[in-house]
Amino acid sequence: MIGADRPLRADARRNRARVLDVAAEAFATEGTTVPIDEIARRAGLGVGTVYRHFPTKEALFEAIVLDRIQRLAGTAQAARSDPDPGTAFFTYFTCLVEAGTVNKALFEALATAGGQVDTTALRAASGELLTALGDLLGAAQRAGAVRADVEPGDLQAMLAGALAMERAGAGPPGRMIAIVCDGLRAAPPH
Amino acid sequence: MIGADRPLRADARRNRARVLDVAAEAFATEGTTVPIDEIARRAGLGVGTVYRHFPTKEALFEAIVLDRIQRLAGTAQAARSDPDPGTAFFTYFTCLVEAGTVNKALFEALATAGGQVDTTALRAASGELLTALGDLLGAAQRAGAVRADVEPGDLQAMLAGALAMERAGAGPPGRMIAIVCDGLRAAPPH
Amino acid sequence: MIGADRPLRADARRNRARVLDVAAEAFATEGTTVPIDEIARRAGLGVGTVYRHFPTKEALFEAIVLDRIQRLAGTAQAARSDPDPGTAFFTYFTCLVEAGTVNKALFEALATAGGQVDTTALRAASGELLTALGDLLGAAQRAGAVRADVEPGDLQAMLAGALAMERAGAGPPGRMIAIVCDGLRAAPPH
Amino acid sequence: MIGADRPLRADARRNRARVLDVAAEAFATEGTTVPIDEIARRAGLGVGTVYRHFPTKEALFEAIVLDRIQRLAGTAQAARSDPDPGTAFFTYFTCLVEAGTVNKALFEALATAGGQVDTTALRAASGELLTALGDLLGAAQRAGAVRADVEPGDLQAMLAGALAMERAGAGPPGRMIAIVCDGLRAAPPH
DNA sequence: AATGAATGAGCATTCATTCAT
DNA sequence: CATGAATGAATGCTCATTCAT
Repeated sequence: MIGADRPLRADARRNRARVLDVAAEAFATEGTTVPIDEIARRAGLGVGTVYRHFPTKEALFEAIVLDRIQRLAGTAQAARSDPDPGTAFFTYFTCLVEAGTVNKALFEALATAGGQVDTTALRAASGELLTALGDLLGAAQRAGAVRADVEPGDLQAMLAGALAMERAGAGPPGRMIAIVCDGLRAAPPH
Repeated sequence: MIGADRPLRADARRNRARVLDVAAEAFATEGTTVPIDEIARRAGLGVGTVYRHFPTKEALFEAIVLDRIQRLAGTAQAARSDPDPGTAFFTYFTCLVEAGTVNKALFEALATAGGQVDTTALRAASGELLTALGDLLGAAQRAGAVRADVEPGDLQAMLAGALAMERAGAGPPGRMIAIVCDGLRAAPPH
Repeated sequence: MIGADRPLRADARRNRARVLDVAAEAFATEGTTVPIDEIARRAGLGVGTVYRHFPTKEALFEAIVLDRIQRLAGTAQAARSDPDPGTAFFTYFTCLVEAGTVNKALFEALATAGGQVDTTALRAASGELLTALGDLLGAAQRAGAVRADVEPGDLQAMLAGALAMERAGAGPPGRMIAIVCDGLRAAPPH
Repeated sequence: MIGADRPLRADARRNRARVLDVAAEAFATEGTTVPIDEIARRAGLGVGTVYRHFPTKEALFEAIVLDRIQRLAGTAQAARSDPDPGTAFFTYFTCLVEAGTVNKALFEALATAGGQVDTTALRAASGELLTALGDLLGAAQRAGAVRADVEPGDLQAMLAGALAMERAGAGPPGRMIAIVCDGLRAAPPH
């Protein structure tokens, strides 16, 4: 057996990256209906090349979203280091929303519990991300910075909502998120 | 031009209604990807009949959403009659969100600022609806029931966000909306 | 429920027949690799029309072969009426081979036990045909006109062989079949 | 022109042999639809290497079949040495059929008079083979072991038929061939 | 000489829309 | 008016073949 994932040749890596870029842009802007032929054309490549790198349109989409999600999961570390649990949670929450705002593909993946494309890898990655956010939530709640009646299972919905608001909103980025955050801070009804 | 909207023959009216019903159900459940042929089949009609009433798939979608939105705009009257401006606003807001939650087509139209389908008529109708909501907002703000830094132009985004939350959320209907409402009640930061 | 298979409109029936004709010819001559687009083109129709009548390339092929096989099964009746069991069997056998000779699609279906396309309907039809032939074989054997060591299960192979011979052979039709028939008449080795 | 067939480098010869082996196996088992990429993969080589040795898929197929046919032509010598002309002919005939039975590629080439692939070299080789068989036929006929109305030109068809029978037949190898042979022995009709 | 990345024509199939019956 | 047959552009994907590394 030869090394299963031998590093790609220089030009191949370039092309692969090109496809990812173009596709991310296309999916982000126009949704997943953009034809693969079109993506290939914009990347200046033949269709076959796209399919060499991603065996399926679905696989291409997954690769893009996976990449974004994994980068986001990484930034959870930074947030965790904040001494104030409330700040840590709200910072990370805001960060996730803003990331989703600029990327329609990511948006779809985050917002819809298993949107069009729903693979094991994708579920795993967003699960990881939500777990990290859930941990921050717990700490913030114990510190009294977030109302107690919010559950970790609500987080995806909160994300989806904040994302949708930002996306639909007109003002400066963060304005709508702030309102959601205030809602999370509010004392629960008694 | 012959009388533009001469009253339809009885059977034609019945068919038109049948198409609207079936299509609303189909779009609400499965999104706009359902083929027209399928809608015709479910309605027990030929495709041609569908096209006689709606010249385009887009037009059919628009007609459906327009109808729902107009009905919703009507319910604003009821809300306005509530003596407490705060209750009036939150009741209507919640009502709109819940309507969108059960209807994928409406959701698309409300949530996405000019989603897939964006026509003059549609914009007019949702404008009307948002104006009504905006009026309630103003009254509620003057009564101190809603924070002052929210603008009428934010309402569509708030709706979209609350819709997305409810849709993605697991708990009993209204749970997520409540958090958004609490956010709207919160005192603005100083 | 409206009559499930209401008779087709005149032009539709014409088109359907046209497709069957063209496709039979094409499959017979060039094998099943002929593109559907090409079949449509030769029939002077759009691809969509072909697909309206036959939901799949496979289905089109099946329809053709099924038709031929069913016609052949019908001719078994004629053969059965021959007073001499030997003549009856050899006549029918020859008839089957000759039918297959002129039709590559039929050839494939008869010759290969479940060739490229192998559906229930197809298996049923050729099973029927082989049963009829098997009955004639039994009678012929009891009358001493066919050697005893041939079994009904051999018939498909015999057909396939005779078909291949005729197809590859140069002389007048029937020459090669005669040799196979003589082999079937021959006394088994002792 | 540089020496047309300069001896290949040792590793090149090894690779060429590997491709031939793998392709023969693949074509024999799965027919000619196996992709070249797949053959390269199974041989542990790059596609380019396959194409270096065989400029075309067709050429690869031809090379394989040519090889088998030439080997078979060689075995004619052995058959010729049999003192009884009848035995010699039937032995060789049977031998050819059995060879074709186990090899789908060879089968295609032998059974179909100029099947998918039909080149000069191929025609030459199978011509040689048929000539050898034809000689044995003549001797057998002169010795009265084979009916007189069979012509050398029928041999390919006889081969094709016997092959098809064996391939479609269920029983032990040789059973169907025997019937064809009996047919060849039978006295011609008068 | 070997490799495998790139190419792009080709194919089965779907679906919005038009039009003859 | 209603029907559903016909149309054909569009789409995801495959695979023989070429060519840069």
